[in-house]
Amino acid sequence: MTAAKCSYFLFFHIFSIKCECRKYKDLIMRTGLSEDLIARVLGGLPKYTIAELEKKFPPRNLPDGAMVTRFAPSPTGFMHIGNLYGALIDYKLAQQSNGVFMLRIEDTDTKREVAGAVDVVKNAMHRFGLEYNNDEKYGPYYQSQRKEIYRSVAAELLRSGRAYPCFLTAEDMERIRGEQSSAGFATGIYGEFARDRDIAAEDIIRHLDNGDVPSIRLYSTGDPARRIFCKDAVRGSIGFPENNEDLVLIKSNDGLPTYHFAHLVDDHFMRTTHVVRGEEWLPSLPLHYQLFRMMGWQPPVYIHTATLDKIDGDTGKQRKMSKRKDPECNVAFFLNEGWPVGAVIEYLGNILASGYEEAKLKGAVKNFWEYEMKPKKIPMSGALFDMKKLEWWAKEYIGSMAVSDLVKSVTDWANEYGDDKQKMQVADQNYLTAVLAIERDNPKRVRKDFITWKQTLEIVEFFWDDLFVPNAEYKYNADVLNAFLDTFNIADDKDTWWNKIVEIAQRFGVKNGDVAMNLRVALSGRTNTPDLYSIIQVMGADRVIKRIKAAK
RNA sequence: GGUCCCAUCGUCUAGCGGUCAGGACAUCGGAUUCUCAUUCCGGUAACAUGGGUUCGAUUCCCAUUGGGACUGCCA
Repeated sequence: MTAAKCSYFLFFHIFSIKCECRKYKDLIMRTGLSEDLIARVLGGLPKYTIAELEKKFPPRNLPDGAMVTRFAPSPTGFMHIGNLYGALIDYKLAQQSNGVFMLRIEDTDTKREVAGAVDVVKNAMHRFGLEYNNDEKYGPYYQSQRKEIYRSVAAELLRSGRAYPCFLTAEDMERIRGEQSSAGFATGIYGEFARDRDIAAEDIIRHLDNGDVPSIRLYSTGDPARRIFCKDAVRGSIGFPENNEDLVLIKSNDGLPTYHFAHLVDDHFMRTTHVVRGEEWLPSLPLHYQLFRMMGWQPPVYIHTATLDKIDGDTGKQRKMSKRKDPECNVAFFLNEGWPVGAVIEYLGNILASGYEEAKLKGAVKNFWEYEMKPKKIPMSGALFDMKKLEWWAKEYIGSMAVSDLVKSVTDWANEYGDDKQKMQVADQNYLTAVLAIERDNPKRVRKDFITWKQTLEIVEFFWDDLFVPNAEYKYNADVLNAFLDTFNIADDKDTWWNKIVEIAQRFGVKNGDVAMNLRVALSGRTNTPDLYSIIQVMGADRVIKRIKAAK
């Protein structure tokens, strides 16, 4: 406003420019509150001075280049795949730089609290191998337990006139918003709309005596006519108009900080070096810079990640993955369906570090944990979450597993998430091992039809008599089946066995493949299966004979 | 409405003034002593548009278009 006025008077009153500017300068800070008033406004005495906090949470003693990152979810009871994506970046950055990765619970929204929500987060992180290291020296890590810290910083702002108590009610603000939008102004509490911006001590006391509880607002000295340049590690410098909104720092309803204030205080005193967050935070970057500058603190390096999208089935358009519409955006979905967590990590790693795929294909690294990602290479445009490519990573991942590990993974999944049928399949570990070992002896030619633990058990169901579904459609050649039974010997080696097939084919004037197909369908009920000889060996003579007899 | 971000094959991307625009997934063919799957070989397929800057733009700048985010005492 001031700058606009300045230019308005430019031609005529050089003098008034000076006046305006002085007036502006006078507005830079309001009069600070007395200690008594601060205690009343904040509902208690501040416990620490800034200097004490600096001492309590000193800069970390870490090697050069070590990154301190944090995953800071709000406990909604739902972990989005996008959260996992961000947490993976946090974890990886800390891990590869010998830094520290923290988990901080942003539970400042008391209205949205969900029981057991933190366990959902912790469990997911543990499952996906994102172990955090919450050094208690820098705690507590629940924002709801950091009230004293926020209050102490808020007190300092109140003392120096950089913040003020605001007694605007919800109705007041609704009215203001209405007036602003009908008048075509930007909505929000700023400038002349910030009624209590320059509230006098006696008015504060009057409100307090009346039982009114204030929120604490920033006394913004930003001028939208000026620009502030902020840095994002991948996007570079971004210019914004300065913020002039008197944002809420401490909420009146519960005395807890808003995200903005908590971010300032926590990431400073936890000594976070790199803040990784979704790009929805980009618009508040100038505010955060303003906050850090006001305190004289060094802002962290910011990395704003793009969203994980999908194509909407109805509209055909690309959009962010939605909690409501897309079950596959819930991390729990991958666990329930038995996706190999390692494969999900590989896939996400492939998205967030495009060089990884090539490095892995070249054999330079074994898995994502070994790959050194570059923060600057994190993609800034939204990526479509591609289930097909995830499947490919999963097939590759399972294909490279030792049979014993595969059996264990499938068994663990079935016992935790499976139904009775699936639990039965994993009961006999020897049989399961034999089934899953088929066509896995040659590392270069491993079958790659296993994608998830669940689907793995499904495609081998026919090995269990209780789950075997005979094929009623197929027209068997009874002569062929009889001939097979006549010469069948489970002890035959593969060549001997095959020679018998060829002999039968010649005898009945059919193709080798026809004989094989008759056996395949009789044994499995399916027309597509792995190697027949292996199936017969795993099933055993009794079961083979029984099924063939039943088929013809 | 205002502010900001983004834009290379269908998808994820490499590229950082001069390349036949490379790779991966998907897809389509062919080969691989029984189907399927593997494996191998090969093919189709992209710089959103218009202006500049330059000897020369996918690359730099500006518009346009398209997509997205924010504009809460939610994060």
